[in-house]
Amino acid sequence: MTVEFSELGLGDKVTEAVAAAGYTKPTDIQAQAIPHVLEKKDLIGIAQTGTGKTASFVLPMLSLLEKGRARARMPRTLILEPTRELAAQVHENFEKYGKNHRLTVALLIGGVSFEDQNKKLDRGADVLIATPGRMLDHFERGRLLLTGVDILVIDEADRMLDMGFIPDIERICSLLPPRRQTLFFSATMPPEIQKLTQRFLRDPVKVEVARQNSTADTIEQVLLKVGKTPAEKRAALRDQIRAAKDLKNAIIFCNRKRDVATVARSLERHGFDAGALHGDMDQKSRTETLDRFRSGSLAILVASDVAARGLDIPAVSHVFNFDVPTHAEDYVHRIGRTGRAGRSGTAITLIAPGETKYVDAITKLIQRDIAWADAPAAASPSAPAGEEAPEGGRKRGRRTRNRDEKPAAEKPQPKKAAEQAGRPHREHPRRANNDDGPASFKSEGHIPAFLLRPAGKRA
DNA sequence: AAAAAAT
Repeated sequence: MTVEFSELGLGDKVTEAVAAAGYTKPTDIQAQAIPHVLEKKDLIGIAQTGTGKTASFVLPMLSLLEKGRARARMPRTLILEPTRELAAQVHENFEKYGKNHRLTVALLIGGVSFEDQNKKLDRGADVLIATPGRMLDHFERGRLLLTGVDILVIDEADRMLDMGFIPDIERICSLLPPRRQTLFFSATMPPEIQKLTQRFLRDPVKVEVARQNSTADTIEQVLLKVGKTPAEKRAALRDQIRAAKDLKNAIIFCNRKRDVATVARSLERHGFDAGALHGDMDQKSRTETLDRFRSGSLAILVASDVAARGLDIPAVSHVFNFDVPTHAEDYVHRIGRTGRAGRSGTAITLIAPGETKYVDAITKLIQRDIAWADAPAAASPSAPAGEEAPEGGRKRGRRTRNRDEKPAAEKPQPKKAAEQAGRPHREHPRRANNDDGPASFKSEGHIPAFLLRPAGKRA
């Protein structure tokens, strides 16, 4: 099938913007979905991000908006996204492909001030891109008139369901004109989702592209047995990062927000250029960290599953699962952040004792085995590194240190440790610049310079 | 079991 964008029936302005962005051939989902959307059909799209799903609704929506008539202060289209970052990403797509249009696009997400959003709404926005909570908030404040919306997009529906957004979605649907076009996207189609499509859509066309549960062949996947304690896992993680081949940048996924923060701080203290991303952080830091990672100025992103789905970060060379995802599908989403656009990628998953049942579920889902790796020499599972010495070291005794394990990193803290003695027990006693910091990683092995924290940022 | 999202 050699379809070109120019053959899909999109308007000239859109086609030109697509060409300017450097694309000539639509992806599978785009080629299949765009003609139906242009015919104003309701659509069920079964696809994940990374398949070009976003453009498959953004491009034809732009064309339809172009043909329709602007209505004073009445949005004509509404796109609902489960996370703020995804909403922001769709917003960027609208700006990119809509650069030849004169459309006002309002991004309505939480965590940021109402002021700018209100201004946009007052000027009259043609397109709303929103997370459900903030959108309803605006509505309840009487700032939104939804009776002019004739295209609704529900994106990542399965995730919306997971997140308990369905009541909000139902509420929003009840505020929209019943005669409208609805585009419904989901990566999976469990029965609950199917029921929703019957409620929200009229005579929909179904378009499906290859499920990516068959994880991309371009991703090398590896499992690694690690110790049970967080300290042991962090030590193993550092070893893996140091030993990784061709590591350009990495996302490290943790199951809990708490651990995201801990792992990021721990890596930073060991001299790595790492930043955290999870939903309890203020939106400014979230945006800032993600931007830095996207632009390449931050090498390592430690994240919760907020970053697992849909986020488009073009060139991630490595994904580390600090925790095994307990939902097998999340594994697919997480490692799908690497090996994109035909690039190669590596996904390394740490498996603690008792977690092999999750591995079984994953291999069953992706229908392939994942190789077990040998720990690199430095990763002796029973020897926690210096950072954790005050806690782990005492309990298990120094003798657990074996082989050529570097004593430097485990050396009792000469003075600071004594100062810590009176403090309440904390996992991370604050340490400024002792030999647990930048000095110690030299003895533990080489870290490429770009993975290190820029000099100005060191403590 | 946890994460995400309105405050």
